[in-house]
Amino acid sequence: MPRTLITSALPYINGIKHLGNMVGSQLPADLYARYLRARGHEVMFICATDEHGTPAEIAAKKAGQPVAEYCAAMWQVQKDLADGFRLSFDHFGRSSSPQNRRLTQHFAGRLDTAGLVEERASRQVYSNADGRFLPDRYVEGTCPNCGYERARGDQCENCTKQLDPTDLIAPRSAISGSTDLEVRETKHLFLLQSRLRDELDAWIDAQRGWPVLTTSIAKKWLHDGDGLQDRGITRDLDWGVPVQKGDAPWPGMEGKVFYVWFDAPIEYIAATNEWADANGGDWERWWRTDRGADDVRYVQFMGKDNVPFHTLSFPATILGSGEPWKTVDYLKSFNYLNYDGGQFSTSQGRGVFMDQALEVLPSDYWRWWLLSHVPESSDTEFTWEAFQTDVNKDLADVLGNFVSRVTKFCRSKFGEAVPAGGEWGLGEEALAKTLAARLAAYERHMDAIEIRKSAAELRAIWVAGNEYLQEAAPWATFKTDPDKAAMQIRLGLNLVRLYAVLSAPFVPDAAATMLRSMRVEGADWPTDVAEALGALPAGHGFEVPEVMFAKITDERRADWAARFAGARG
RNA sequence: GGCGGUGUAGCUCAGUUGGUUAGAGCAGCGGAAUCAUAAUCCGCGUGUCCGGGGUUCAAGUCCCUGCACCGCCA
Repeated sequence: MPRTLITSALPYINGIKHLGNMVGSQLPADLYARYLRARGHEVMFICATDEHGTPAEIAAKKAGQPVAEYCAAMWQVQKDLADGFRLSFDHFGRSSSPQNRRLTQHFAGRLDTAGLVEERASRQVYSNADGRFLPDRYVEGTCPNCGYERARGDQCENCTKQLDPTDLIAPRSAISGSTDLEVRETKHLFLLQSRLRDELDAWIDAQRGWPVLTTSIAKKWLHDGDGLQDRGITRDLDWGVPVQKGDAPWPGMEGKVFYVWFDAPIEYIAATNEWADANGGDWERWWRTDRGADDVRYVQFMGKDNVPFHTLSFPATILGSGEPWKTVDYLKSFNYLNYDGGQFSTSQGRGVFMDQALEVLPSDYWRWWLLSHVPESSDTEFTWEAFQTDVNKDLADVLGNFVSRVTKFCRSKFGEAVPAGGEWGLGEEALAKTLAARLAAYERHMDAIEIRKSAAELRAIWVAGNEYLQEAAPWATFKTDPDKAAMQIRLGLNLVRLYAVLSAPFVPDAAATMLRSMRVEGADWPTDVAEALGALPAGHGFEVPEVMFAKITDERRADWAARFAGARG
């Protein structure tokens, strides 16, 4: 059985993610995971919350909670939303887990042993009032270049000049506003990525068929300017993985933690470990090529902003360890989803957030629209008008109405059981042939993770059913040849079953409704279309389902457009 | 400022290694049908492929350049 490991980029813990975050990682990853499971693959689908770092500490402070408590609560919120969107993770972990702590410390120890870690002294701003070192971007002050009063310590966003926190005039803490700051000397560990450049370069070159977006970003970072830079992997914070060399203490690094970007990707591995601990499975057969993972295909999903970390930093950690860890085989990256002419923005509360989306509509509406418009090759625009017309057309009119017209016609003419009589003619053979060709194309696109094309093909499969019905016209046939009408509608009911199976990766709830109404459990992916269209035999009972997709009215659309136009309320 | 991306029908987007009359869905117009959530099906697109140069027998597709928009700059 083919085995596929799938990871989605980790959502950060400090709040509820918006649709733009989800569409570039978790949602397409889920689509692929569901599809492969349906095709009989053994799948391990992993996601987790990314919990460490200063933004989490600040969010917790704002919420008036200890950071560990805040993260635990937010993890539950994100877990519930993931469930709401039917994201079928095998495990949704936490980067603050003991498993991740152990593995992060392990990797750091291995990297040190390999001579890839170096201690360097640096001068950083310390806030007495906050009792902590301040990351560069959390120091604010007046820009020495343009006089802008709210310049950040890493850069002035007014004149875009790159800054050092010590350049700022009248610096203050962005956390507390305190001006009681001083510069202190502190020591940090650096990962000597520059020494791994050739190895990483060769590794990237060895990858076949990766999207241009992915490799071009990686190559740029490897070769531009001074090339790949060494990277600080520790911070002076309380919240994080304590710096240790494996199980042993790290002299001189007491009280420091690893940088969030060092431990976050390791959580992919650790989350699988969490899964094993919770379910009694073996996680190493997914991750260690010396322990059974050599036949695993590993696919990652992420937004384009995450690509450098997954093509360079994380591989540097893994390759540098000198141990036989599984590296990514295919990296699917996405562009951005824009919202009504601008960006989705977490900080400004602009756009639709996961909780709000589920408040107004069932998850299938969102899954279908977002996946069929996923920003694969360029940024994509979300507008309420497009969302309304697309969803009404595709889900309500094409798919939902198909189920409705078939089941209701049958109920009124033959009763609520698959009718007997009649035999296939040319029209039915032609339909089977068309569907077989479309199914092959659908599978080809899904295998290649070409999501928009897959969605278009699935839609064409739905349309083929309506075309057939229009041509066969059982309502007319019924008057002259009831047996033939019975055969036609028997085929229609079987199409409903087939559509449920094929549509499940995109719209799992609707698929479940369709199967339930056809009184079918656990239908297999079709290998032969003609055969699949005879799966429901004459006499098999069914029910007419409730309207599967209510249409979005102009009033509701206008209401939502207004509600989500400004800041999150 | 540097780097990267994008610019194709009213809208959202496809257009493999350059190759016949540039495509899809939606919207729009016309028609058929009436089983169905007034839902379906059929037919209809001469669009300076952002502008300007260039390479080539041949460019939306490669090169140079200009413009516009977007993003990133650890």
